[in-house]
Amino acid sequence: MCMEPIEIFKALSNESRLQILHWLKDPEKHFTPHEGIDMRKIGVCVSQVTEKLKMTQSTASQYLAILERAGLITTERIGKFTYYKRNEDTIREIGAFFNNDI
Amino acid sequence: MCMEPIEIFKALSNESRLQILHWLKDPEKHFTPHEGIDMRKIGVCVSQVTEKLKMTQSTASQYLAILERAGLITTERIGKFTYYKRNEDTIREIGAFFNNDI
DNA sequence: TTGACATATCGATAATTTGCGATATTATAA
DNA sequence: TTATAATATCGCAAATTATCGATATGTCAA
Repeated sequence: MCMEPIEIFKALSNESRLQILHWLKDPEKHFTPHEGIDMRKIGVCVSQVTEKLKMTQSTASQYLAILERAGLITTERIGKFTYYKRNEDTIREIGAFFNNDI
Repeated sequence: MCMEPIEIFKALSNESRLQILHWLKDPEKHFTPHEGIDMRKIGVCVSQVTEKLKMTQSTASQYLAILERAGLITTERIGKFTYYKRNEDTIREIGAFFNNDI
């Protein structure tokens, strides 16, 4: 799983990315349904995040990529949409890292 | 207590500052004694950190200041020395924040 | 195939961070 | 007081990050 604490902390050092991560915790509460997809299982797509962020599609896509490279979210392509959801395993690991190693 | 997650994550987004925080967890293991000070209770001074970091005094002082502003360490001046030690309360809080809010 | 979307990537500029040397400040000892 | 040691702060150049618009790529429907 090889998490990179520095990369993770950098990913978390941005208000918008923290927001995204928070929204994804309870997606049904923060996003409108989309294509009959189960947000809890599959995630939400870039457009949904873009709209909620009120930033450009380019920025949203990049932020999601940063969170993904840090291991905080995972991605799945379905048709022309790319869905992202939290990676609770990594998030738990960081919690443990924080409690034990920091 | 008003911790600022973003500022905390920024402070942690740097290898040297993570090191400092780690060294301070068990200071007796990482620093040589200094002026008969109890490192566990009082902390370690800027010179000790500077030497171990192998960076300039200027940089060490600034990094300690960043960690302090983030609430991760506290400072105490004794004579001409400034001692820094971990702020376990804040660190625990962040752990909890991480587990509950992220 | 072509058109229309969804997403990713490129290139740019502004803002922030890194780490340094130089200098200012503070505290002590002579 | 003055010299000196410890620390803080300032100003800088280089590196990185934020965010955008433009464009490329991928996917489906007609």
